Amino acid sequence: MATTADESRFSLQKDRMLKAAALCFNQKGYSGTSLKDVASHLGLTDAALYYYVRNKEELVYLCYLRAAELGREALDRAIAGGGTAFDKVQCYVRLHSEFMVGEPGPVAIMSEIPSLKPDHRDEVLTLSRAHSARFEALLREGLGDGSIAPCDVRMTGNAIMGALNWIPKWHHGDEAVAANVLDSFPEILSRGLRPEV
Amino acid sequence: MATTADESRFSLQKDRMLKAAALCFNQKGYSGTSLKDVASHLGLTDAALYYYVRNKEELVYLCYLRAAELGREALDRAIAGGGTAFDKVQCYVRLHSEFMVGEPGPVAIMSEIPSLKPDHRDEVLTLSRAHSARFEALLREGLGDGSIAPCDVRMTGNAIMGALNWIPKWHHGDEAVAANVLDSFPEILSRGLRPEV
DNA sequence: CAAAAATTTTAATCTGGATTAAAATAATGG
DNA sequence: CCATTATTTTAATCCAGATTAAAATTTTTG
Repeated sequence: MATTADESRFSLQKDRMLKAAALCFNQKGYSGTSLKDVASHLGLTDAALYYYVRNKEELVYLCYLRAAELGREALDRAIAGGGTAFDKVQCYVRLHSEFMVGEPGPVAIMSEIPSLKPDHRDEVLTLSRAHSARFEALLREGLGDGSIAPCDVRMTGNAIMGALNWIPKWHHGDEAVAANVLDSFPEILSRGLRPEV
Repeated sequence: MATTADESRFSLQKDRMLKAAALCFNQKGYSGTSLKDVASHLGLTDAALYYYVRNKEELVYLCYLRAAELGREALDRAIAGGGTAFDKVQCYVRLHSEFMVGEPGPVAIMSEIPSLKPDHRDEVLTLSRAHSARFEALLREGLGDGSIAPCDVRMTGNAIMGALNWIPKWHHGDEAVAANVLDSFPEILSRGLRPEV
C-alpha cells in the first residue's frame, strides 16, 4: 500500500477535498470551478478550504501530485508483477485504467500545469517526465526481450499515455462505461505492440 | 479546401489571433493566459482584441470551433480517400496528426469547454460528439468489411481520439518531433486494429 | 488629396471570485 | 465539566485581469 497512512480527521477531510476538487476541475474546468463549488461538495463554506490548503493554486497542485502518484503506483505494481515487458505494459494499462475510472478517482486532468507556481510546476513536470521515462524504458526492455515489436518508444509512450490521460474527458463515473474501459483498454492499447507471429 | 475563403485583412488578422490564442492556451493554460499575452504575440494591445471578438469566452469558443473543424476535415478527407475502413482510419490518423503538429496548428486542447457559455458549449459538444460518432461508424464499417478486428468501437474510438487530442500536451513545435509523430502515429494507432492473419 | 471606414491605443472602470481576519462552533483530553 | 485545540463561518477586503468608451491613428476609397 503506497497510500498515505495518516488517518486523522484532518487528513481524511483533506483527501475528500482533493477528490471533490478533481471532480470539479474535470467537470467544470479550472477557471469554471470556484472554491465555493469545491466546498459545497463537502457541505462546507469556501473559506473553510483555507484550513487545509494555502490557496487555490496549492489545491490544483495537490490534485496533480495525486494524479502523478497514482500513475507511478500503477507502473510500480505492473513492474513488480513480472513477466515479459509486454505483460508489464499491459498490466500497467489495466492498473492505470482502474485508477482512472475506479475508487481512487476522480483523477484530475493536468490541464493547468502552466498556472502552477514555478516550484510546484517544476515538481509536477519532473514527476511527469520521470513517469514517461520509466514507461519508455519498459518499452525498450520489450524491444530487447522480443515481446514488443519495433517502434519509436517515445511516440508509443506518448500515444498510450495520451489515451489514458484523456479518460476523464469522457468518463464521468458511469459504472457500465467503467466496466467497458477495464474490458477494452488493456487490449486496445497493447495489441499494437505485439510482434508479428 | 474547406478553409474559410475570406481573405480580407480582418479575417487574416483574426486567424492569426486564433492561432496565437491556441498557442497561449496550450502553453500557459487557460487561466494563465491573459488577453495581453495573446495580444503581445500579435504586437497588439489587449484592448485591440475586442475589435475581433466580443470577449475572452468567445476567443476560446472560436479556438475550439477551429479545432473541431480540423478534426472534421481530417475525417472527411480520409473517408473521401476510399479503401477499406482500416485504410480510412489510418489515413484519418495521419491527417489529424498532420494538422496537430503542422502548419494549421497550434490546435487548442479543449480543456475549458465547461467554461463556455451554454449555447457555445452545446455547439462544441455537439460537434465533438458528432465527430466521435462518425469515427465509430468508420470502425463499425471495418468490423463489417473485415478490415478491422473485433473490438468495442466506443472504447477504441476514445483511445485513438485521446492519443490524438493529447498531442499538444507534449508537442511544442519542434520540427524533429513533428516528423516523428507523422512517422509513428498512423502505424501505432492503427496497428492494433489489424485482424490476426 | 480629402473624407470615410477600419483598426488600434489610451486610460479608465468594473467585477467575480480569491483571500484574510476575527469570531463562533465543535471536538477532544484531562 | 473545563480548558484547550481543531474546525468552520461570517463578513469584509482585495486585486488581477476582463471589459468599455472615447480618442488617436492608420488604411482605404473615390
